[in-house]
Amino acid sequence: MKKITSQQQRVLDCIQIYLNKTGFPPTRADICKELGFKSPNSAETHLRALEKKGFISIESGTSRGISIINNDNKPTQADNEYPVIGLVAAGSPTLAQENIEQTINCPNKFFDSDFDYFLKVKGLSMKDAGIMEDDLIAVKKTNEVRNGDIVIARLEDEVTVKFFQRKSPKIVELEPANEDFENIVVDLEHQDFHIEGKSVGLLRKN
Amino acid sequence: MKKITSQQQRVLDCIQIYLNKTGFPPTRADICKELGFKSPNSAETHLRALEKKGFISIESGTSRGISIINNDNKPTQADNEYPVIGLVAAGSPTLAQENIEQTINCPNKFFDSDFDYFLKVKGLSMKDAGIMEDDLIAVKKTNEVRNGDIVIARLEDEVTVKFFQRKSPKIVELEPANEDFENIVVDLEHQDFHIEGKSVGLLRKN
DNA sequence: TATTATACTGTACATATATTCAGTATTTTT
DNA sequence: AAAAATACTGAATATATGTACAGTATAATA
Repeated sequence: MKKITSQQQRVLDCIQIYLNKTGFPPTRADICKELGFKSPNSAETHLRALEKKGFISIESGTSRGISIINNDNKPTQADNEYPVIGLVAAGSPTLAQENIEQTINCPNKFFDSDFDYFLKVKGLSMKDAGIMEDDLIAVKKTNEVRNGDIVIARLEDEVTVKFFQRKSPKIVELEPANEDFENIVVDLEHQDFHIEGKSVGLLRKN
Repeated sequence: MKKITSQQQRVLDCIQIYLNKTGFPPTRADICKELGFKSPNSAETHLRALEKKGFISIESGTSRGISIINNDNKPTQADNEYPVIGLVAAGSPTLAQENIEQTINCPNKFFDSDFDYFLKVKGLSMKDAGIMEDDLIAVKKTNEVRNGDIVIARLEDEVTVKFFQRKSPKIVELEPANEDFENIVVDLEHQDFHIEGKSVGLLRKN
């Protein structure tokens, strides 16, 4: 499979979008309309290029005779139902409380890393990191976190989402992304602290 | 849904088989060839009956404009490959350029509304709305937008993501969510302006 | 440097295709 | 018993569509 150019990719995506929407492939004219070309031959040459490179097949003399060649040796692309867990007070931590609000059907390999559940964010302590109220954070349960990771941490009875920063063998800092909030300094020797997991992605529904 | 006759079922199956085999729907002539009819009108009348009963939809005047209507309340949870489209310069608009990076397998009903593609965000003009660089916005292609919607708009040659605000019949304002950026006032009479679509969700991969 | 690939506009045309009209016949519904 | 739906054949036609041809221009490659 040779490499695709950006314009050819636009055409390929246009075909996919058209298929998703209508259930049948576009004509040359349809592609032109979608992508702003003024000659059907613009679409034609791109289609020929895509065919030559093996991305699509074209049935000669056939209207809308385009089909996208899926080289998916997909390992069944498994979906799963992932629970959504509510988080109370990501800002000034008060009482921790977990409850499953719903489940979301999502491909297992949706994010770059696998994950275990969605966490629904309350508060705006991470707003400068683009994490807003009611956003869903994809959480991978793990202890292995690095400085700068966005972690889901439990301190005493409070669960919170913050940047992780290890300051010394005994001191960890949880840093918000909002100037209205203060860093939380954790003394590992004298406080009950636990890393629940880390964020591997985020989902927002408008 | 009215009941289907055996011949109509044969036609419906023929369409599905043809789709599976070729990737696009059959013509009237194709159906005749498959089922042994000798007049394209045989297929035509069956198609009209199937449409009337709600099994298929037919796009008038469109070649191969047949799509099978899936009334699956079934747990089939169809996935699709959605393209990811790159957006250059969401902030201070300079040169518009689109290029595709990948496709993402995602359930069709992942967000509250259906959508057409993912847009990869460049720049930070919407950061206070929690939209960060390289975030993927789920875009539904539509012209029907309301004040306050996050829209993907093209102004002259520049594509940008902003809040939509109609000020008057002839004036639209595109509002960023970042105090470092200015509102963009659009004169619909003298500027080439087009709503590509609106955001229905967001996806971030850490 | 020459050649090929990419990326278009624009025109033209043969044919692929939807669709209508005119019939015939049987079955189902009202 | 009448009307409507089903199930076809056959012919005709407007148009939807693929596709070739003639250009122009730039970037990539040999």
